[in-house]
Amino acid sequence: MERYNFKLTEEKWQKIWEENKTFSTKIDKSKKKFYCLEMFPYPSGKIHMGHVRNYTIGDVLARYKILQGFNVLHPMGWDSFGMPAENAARQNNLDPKTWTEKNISKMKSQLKKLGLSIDWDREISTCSDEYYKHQQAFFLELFEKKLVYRKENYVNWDPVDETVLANEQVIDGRGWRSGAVVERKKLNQWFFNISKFSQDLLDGLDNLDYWPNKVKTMQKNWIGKSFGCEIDFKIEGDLSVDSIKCFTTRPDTLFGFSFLALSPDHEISKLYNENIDFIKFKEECSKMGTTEEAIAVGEKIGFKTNLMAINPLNPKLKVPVYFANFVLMDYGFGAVFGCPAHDQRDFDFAKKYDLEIKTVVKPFDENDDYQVKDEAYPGPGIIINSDFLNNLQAPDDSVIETIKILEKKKLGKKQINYRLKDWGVSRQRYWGCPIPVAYDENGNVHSIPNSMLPVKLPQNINLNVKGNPLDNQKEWKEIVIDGKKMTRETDTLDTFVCSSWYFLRFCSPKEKNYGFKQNDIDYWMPVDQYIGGVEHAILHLLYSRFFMRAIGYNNNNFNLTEPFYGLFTQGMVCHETYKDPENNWVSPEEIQTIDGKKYLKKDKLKLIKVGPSESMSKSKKNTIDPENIISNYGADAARLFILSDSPPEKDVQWSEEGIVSSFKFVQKLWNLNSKILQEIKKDHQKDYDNEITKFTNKLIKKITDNLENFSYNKIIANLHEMHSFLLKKIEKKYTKKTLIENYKSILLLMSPVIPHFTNECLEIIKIKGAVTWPKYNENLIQEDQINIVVQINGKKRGLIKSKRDINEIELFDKILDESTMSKYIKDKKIRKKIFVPNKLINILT
RNA sequence: GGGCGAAUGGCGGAACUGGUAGACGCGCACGACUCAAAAUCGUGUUUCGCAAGAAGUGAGAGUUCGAUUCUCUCUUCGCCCA
Repeated sequence: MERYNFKLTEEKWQKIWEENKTFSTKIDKSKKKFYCLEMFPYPSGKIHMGHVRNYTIGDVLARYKILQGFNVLHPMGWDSFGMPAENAARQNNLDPKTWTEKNISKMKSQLKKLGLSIDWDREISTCSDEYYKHQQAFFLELFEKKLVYRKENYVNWDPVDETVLANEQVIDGRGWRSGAVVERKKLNQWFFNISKFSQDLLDGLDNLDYWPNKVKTMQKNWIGKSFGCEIDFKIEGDLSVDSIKCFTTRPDTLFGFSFLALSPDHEISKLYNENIDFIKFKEECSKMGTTEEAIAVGEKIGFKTNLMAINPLNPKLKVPVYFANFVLMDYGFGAVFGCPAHDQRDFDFAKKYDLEIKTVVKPFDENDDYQVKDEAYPGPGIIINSDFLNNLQAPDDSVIETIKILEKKKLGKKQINYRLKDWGVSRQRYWGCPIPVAYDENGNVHSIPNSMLPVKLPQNINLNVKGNPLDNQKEWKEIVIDGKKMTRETDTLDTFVCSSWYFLRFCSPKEKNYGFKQNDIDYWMPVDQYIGGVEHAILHLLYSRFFMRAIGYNNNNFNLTEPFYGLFTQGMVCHETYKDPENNWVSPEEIQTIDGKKYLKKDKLKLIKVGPSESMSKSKKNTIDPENIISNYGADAARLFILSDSPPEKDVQWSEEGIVSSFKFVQKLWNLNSKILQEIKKDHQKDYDNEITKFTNKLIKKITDNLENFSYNKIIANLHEMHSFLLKKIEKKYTKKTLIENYKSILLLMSPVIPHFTNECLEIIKIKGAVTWPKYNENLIQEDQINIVVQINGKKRGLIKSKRDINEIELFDKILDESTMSKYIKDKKIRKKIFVPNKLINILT
C-alpha cells in the first residue's frame, strides 16, 4: 500500500485554494453571512503554538460554516505597531518598518502552510498608512465630538533612559532596561472618554448571551460600579479650606470615622508646597509605581496636616486630616474617610499612626460589646455605637438610611461611582500611529486638516536617543497649517486603538475615503464568532466595545454597539519543563528518552529533572516550533493533535507522543481510504446490512453537535471510533452506492479538521454531487436493540438486551428468567419498582 | 483579602436535562509478523481479590429508588481583581 505523502498533498491543495481564490468572499445578500474572526497576531517573527491553536479552532469553524452554506468572512491581518519592533530595531540598527514587514511575510507563509481558509485579499496591517490614516480620521472625529481630551496624568518615568515605561516594563519598581528606580511623573496626555459610557458598557453585557460568563464578570468588575455617597466634610484649621469632598460606599460607618485621607496630588497639597517634610513625603510617594497593585502592596505612609475634619453626623467629633499614599486622585475625589474598624487598609494606617479604632458594625452572631481586634471587619452585620443609626442592618439598610439623613442635612448626596478610568492613549514612542494634531505657539491644539492626512511616520530616523525619537525630529515636527507655523504632537497612539476597529476594516479593506463602508458593515457586522486568548478579556474587548459606541455617538447611521456577537476564549498550549543538574532550563529538543528516563542529549549521563507542564514560553525553553512540526508531520496532523485531548477552552498539553499519534492516525485513515477504494471497485450486488448507514447517521449527529458546542476534542474521538468501526465493517460486502454515500459524508465530516487529506480522498474516490454539510436521518439513529440496566436496591446487577419500548411487565419477566439477576430477588418481597423506559429498572426489596 | 472556576485510572480527558463511571487517545503488558529490532496489526489495561465479589469520581455530610452531575461545609489548585 502506498504511503500518504502529506507534503505533496498539502502543497497541492494550498496551491489550488490560492489560485482559485477559494476563500475570497463578496457580499451576497441571497446567503446568510457568517463572520468568523480570530484575534490578529502581532508580527513578532514567527508563529507559535498558541497561534496554531487559535487559528485551527477558527478554521474548523469557518470551514464547517462554509459547508453549511453560509457566506463566510474569514480574514487575517497584522497588529503591527508596538514596542517589540522598536526594541528589535534599536538592537539591530534596523528600521522598524523593514523588520515588521519581514516578519509579516515570514508569518504569512507559515500560516499558509497550516491550510487556513483565509481570505488573503482582505489582509490588513495596522502599521501601513493605508490603515492608520483612517485611524487618525477617527481620532479627529472623536476629538470633535469631545470624546477625546488632553490632561495631565502620571506615568512611569525612567530617569536614566528619559522615557516613559509601560506597566509591564517596570519590574520590581525598576526600569526593565536601565535598572533605574522608576518614578511617577506628570505629563500632558491624550485620553479617550470611555468613562462616559460606563453605564452603557455595563448594560450591554446583559445582551452578550454568547460570551463566556467569566469574561462578562471580569468586565463588570473592571467597570466597577459602586453605589454610595458624596460627603462634604467641614474643615477647621486653615481659613482657606472650608470643606473637602469625598466619595464613600460605606457612609453608614461614619461613627467609626477616625481620619480623613487625601491623595498627595489633592488640590490641598498646594498649601504644603513649601513644607520640606511634605516635599520629602511626596518624593517617597512618587517612587511607588502607578498601578493599583503597586499601591496596594506597598507600605502605607501618611503625612499629617494641621487640618481637622468634622464628622457630619456629630459635629462634636473631629478627626485629623492626612495625606496618604494609598489614595488615588482618579477615584472618587481623591479623598477617602478612614474607618479603621471596617476596612483593612484604614486599619493598618490607624495602627501605624495610632489613631482610634471604633467598632460600629458587629457580625450577626456577636454581642453588642463586640470589638474589632487584630483585623478589620468589613462584612455584614448590625450597626452599633452609632447613636441614631444603631440596630440597622449593615450594609443594605444602613447605607440607604445614612444617605437619607445626610441628604436631609444637605451634607451629602447619593452617588454612583465607577472604577473605570478614562483611557490614556498617548505613548511616547516612535512605532505607533501618530496623533494627528499640532500646537500653535501659544500651545493651543489644532487638528491636522483632513487633506493633510495621513500624518506619516518619518523614515530613517535614529532610535538610539533618549526619550521619544519623534521629539528629536525637528523637520518632521515643524508644520505649517493655514499659513501658521505649528509643532506636531510627537506622541503616538496606544496600539489598543489599532485593534479597536480592525474588524470593521476587514469588511471594507480597500475603501479609500473612510475606515469602512457603511454598506459593508451593514452586511457583515457584527462578528458572529470571535476567538482568542482570555488575556484580552478586559482591555481589548472593552476598548472595541467603547469604540463602536464612540463612532455611533451623534451618528444615526451607525447603530452597531456590540462588535462581537459570540466570543470564545481558548486555553494555552503547555509543555513539560526540563532542568539540568545545574538548574538551567533545557529545551525539549535537547532531551533524549532511554528506558523511560529522560537525559540530556549532549551528555547522556545527565539525568534531567522533569518539571510541571507550563504555558510555553521562551524563558522556560519549553517551546515547540510549529514550523518544524508542520514539516515533519504535516499541517493536518498538527491540526488534529492541537484539537485532540483537551477541550479548546482549557489548556492543552503538547507532547511528542501526541503529535506522533496524530501523524499515525492520518496514515491509518489513508490506509482505510485505500481499502474503501478496493471495496468500491468490487461493486457488490447487495448490502450486507444497514449498520454502516446507521453508523454514519449517528456520526453526523455526534460531530455536528460537537462542532456546535466547541467540543472539538470529542470530534477527534469520534473520528477514531469511525476508523475502527469502518476497518471492521468494510469487508462485509456493501454495494458501491452505499459505500460511496457513506464515505462521502464521513470525508465531509472530517474536512474541517484535516482539509488537505479529505480533499485528496474526495478527488481520488471521484465523488460527485453537491459538497454540503451532511444531514442525518432521525429514523436511522435510533437503536432497535437496547440495553436496559437492571438495578436491585440501587445496585447494578445486570443488563437486559431487548427491543425498544419494552414495557415494565415484559421486562420484569425477562429478569426473572435470568438467574444471575433473579437470585437477588428470589424469596424476597418486592416493595417498589422504578422503571425508566428504554433505560433502567430499579427493583427495591 | 474579594470574585470566578476546577478537582474523575499511571497521564490527557469522556459521561446529553440526576440513570451502565472511565468513551477516545497516550503510556504500559502480552501476543502475531521477524534470525532480531523498528514499523505494523491484534488482545488486555480503575483498584483490591485466585474467584465469587467488594470498593471507587479531592474530603466530609445532605437530598434521592439512584449523585461525577443537585445542596452545604472543608481542602488543594488555577485564573482575574486587589
